[in-house]
Amino acid sequence: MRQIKHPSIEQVELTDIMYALADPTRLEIVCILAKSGRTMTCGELDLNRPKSSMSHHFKILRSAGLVETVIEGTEHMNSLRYQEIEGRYPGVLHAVLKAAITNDGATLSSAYDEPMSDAS
Amino acid sequence: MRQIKHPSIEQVELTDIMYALADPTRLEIVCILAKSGRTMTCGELDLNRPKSSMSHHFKILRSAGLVETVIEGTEHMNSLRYQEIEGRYPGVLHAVLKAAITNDGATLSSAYDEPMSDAS
DNA sequence: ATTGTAGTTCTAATATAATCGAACTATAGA
DNA sequence: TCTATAGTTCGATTATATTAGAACTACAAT
Repeated sequence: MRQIKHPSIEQVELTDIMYALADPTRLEIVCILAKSGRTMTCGELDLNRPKSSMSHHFKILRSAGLVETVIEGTEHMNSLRYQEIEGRYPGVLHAVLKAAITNDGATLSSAYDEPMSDAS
Repeated sequence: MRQIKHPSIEQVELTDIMYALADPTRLEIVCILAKSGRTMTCGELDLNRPKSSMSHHFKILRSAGLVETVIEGTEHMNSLRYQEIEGRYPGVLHAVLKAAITNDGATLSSAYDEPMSDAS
């Protein structure tokens, strides 16, 4: 296997995103990525769970279009598909990240701190 | 039973909201309330499903703090707890409603079209 | 009192998800 | 080629959700 397959952003349903973010472990993964503002390997995100469980959660995050994984050597580099998700569902991911991260007292990486302008 | 018990807004976790909105039926209920901008009975929201199923979904929407139900006579009047949710998790519900409703080609009630100012 | 209506609760069936050990795959390095 | 590392896949277990019929509750109106 060369690279992992991801859904196109058009294929991602809003309920897929909600579902992926409804699990505390997955929300935490996404928050860690959002706080760090960079790509991270699965191993770096040590949530004290077995590799198979982490892999399972990453799979769901990928299928929800939230995370992109690029294989580099033996490592899998994970990043948020922030701009794409914001383009498709403006403000959703931004607000959720902000709420989750504010809630735990940390701050969002400046890389993900640009909400889409809200044309109400 | 006189009135239905609801969680206080402080008791509502972000993942509860995500979970409630991850189900297409529940997202649709919330969208219909958001489009109408008024309270509605369960019966008015005819999604062509048995009463017991609708009741189940309303129970989850209530426990997630998204919907408030007030008994009036034999009817249960349901409304979105929009301002409260926005106060606790600014922008989240607004963005989700907007994304879901824009997606289906309709428009949000002006009652729910006020995003919280985003103090990035 | 009886009937109708709105919605809930009970119950059981079925489906979907989470968890995690063990086996596997792919790459890197010696 | 052997070994180590990173992560995935498989398989089984357990937990949680969805669905919906049937019985029930609360209220209103006759």
